[in-house]
Amino acid sequence: MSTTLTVDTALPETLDSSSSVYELIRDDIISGRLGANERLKVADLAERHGTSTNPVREALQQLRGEGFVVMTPNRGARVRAMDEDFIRDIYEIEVLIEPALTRWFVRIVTDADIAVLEGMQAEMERLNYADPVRHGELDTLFHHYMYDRHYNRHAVDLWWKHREILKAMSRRHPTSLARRVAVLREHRQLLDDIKAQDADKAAATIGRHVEGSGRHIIEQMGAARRNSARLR
Amino acid sequence: MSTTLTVDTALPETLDSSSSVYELIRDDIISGRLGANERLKVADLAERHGTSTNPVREALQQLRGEGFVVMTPNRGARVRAMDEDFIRDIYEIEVLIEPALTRWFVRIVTDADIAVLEGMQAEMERLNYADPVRHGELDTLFHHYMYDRHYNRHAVDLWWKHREILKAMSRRHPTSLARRVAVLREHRQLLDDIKAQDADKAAATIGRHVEGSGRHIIEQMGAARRNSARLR
DNA sequence: CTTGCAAAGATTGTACATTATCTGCGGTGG
DNA sequence: CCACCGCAGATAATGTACAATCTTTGCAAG
Repeated sequence: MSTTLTVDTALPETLDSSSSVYELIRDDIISGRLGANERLKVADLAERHGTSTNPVREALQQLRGEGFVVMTPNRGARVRAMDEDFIRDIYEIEVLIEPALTRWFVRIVTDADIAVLEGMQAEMERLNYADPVRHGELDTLFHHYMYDRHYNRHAVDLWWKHREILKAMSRRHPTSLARRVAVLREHRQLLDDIKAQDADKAAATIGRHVEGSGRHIIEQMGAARRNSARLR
Repeated sequence: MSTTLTVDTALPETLDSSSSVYELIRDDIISGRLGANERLKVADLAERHGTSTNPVREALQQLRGEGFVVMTPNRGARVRAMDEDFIRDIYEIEVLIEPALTRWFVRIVTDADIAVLEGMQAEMERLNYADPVRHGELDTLFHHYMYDRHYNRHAVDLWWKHREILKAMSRRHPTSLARRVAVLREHRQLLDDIKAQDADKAAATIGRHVEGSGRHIIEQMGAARRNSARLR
């Protein structure tokens, strides 16, 4: 048998069945159902989610703290615009953080870890680009597995928060086949670097990988924007 | 005349005269008046700040979003512990971000900018280590001036948020004379690198600078902790 | 000493009052 | 006649009071 390891590593589920108001609004924002700079009225949201105003107000405050919502005194809340600039900002930070996290992973990796990652990689390759959604899940899972045990929880949390935004973005702007091919190639390269215990090379590889993904999403966003402008 | 430029660049003031409940609680947390893991009861805080419970609840939610407060359902809010590990996490991220911000600054710097930075440096040197508080202010101002115009607002906001925490920490654990000497030397080195238009060298210098400051604060925190443990 | 239950205490949700901002209309001056 | 100012009504955010629900705590019984 080849490396046909079944991956059961669960990602931390952000929205359970009985989602809170906070999670619902947050999802509406990052999924784009609530457009950029859209006004968020507490009364509307309260009615929309079948609750009173207080839970909504608290949810908005939390979202403000996380940067998803912008509030001005006595003038209410608006959705933080998730435009190309914002995504570029996020990716530029990830290009700095992910190599550092990867560098550490190379130092503590075990044979068992490599087997797990190989398993994910094998499943992605077995998909043969047929299921983009599963492809994206496995991509996230691959990175998550490497970073999850890192001692710098603040950095990992930051990575995860960024990743959730980017996941939502790539759901709206699907990943091209060419990009998915590149992802596989880069993960394979990364695995080789890890097995060779070459932390510097692995860091450089993941840097290019993140940079490539970022560039791709931004290109997709730009294309979509120009297209919608043409139709207007 | 020598470089006796008066620095009037204002830092964004975080707490104005009529501070909101949010700012008051936030200050109590990062200044240490509210200890690590301390329970935050809405009724207490409301009475303490002469308001009703709702503003307090919303402030706590915002602080939760920013990571200063940890909340568990039906069990209320607690202060996020700002221990040595947390500070180390922050510094490790800054070691990644600040060099990137600096690299960009080197590319866009003008003669006027250099004059301003020289002015700050001159004032720090003129202080001759007499006024630690002003020294810290100028240190922050120096970095702030370099990063303020950067296009990546997300990165700059992150830097600033981290900086505010670190400022509060170094207020509790004063900066040693040796460290202040090192800061001056490193800033001077950085100015030289900038003037030489050597972005790589400037990035490396600021990396060492941030790393050194981080190490110093953590050492101070450890010393204080061991000292208080001895007295107990 | 452990277990269970009841009362106290705290969080979460609802209803309402207050205060500020936005909107549309009419009047006034150029 | 048109532009601008100001004022009232509407609309929405902010603050207060209170009810409902969950957790904790202390005491008594087994």
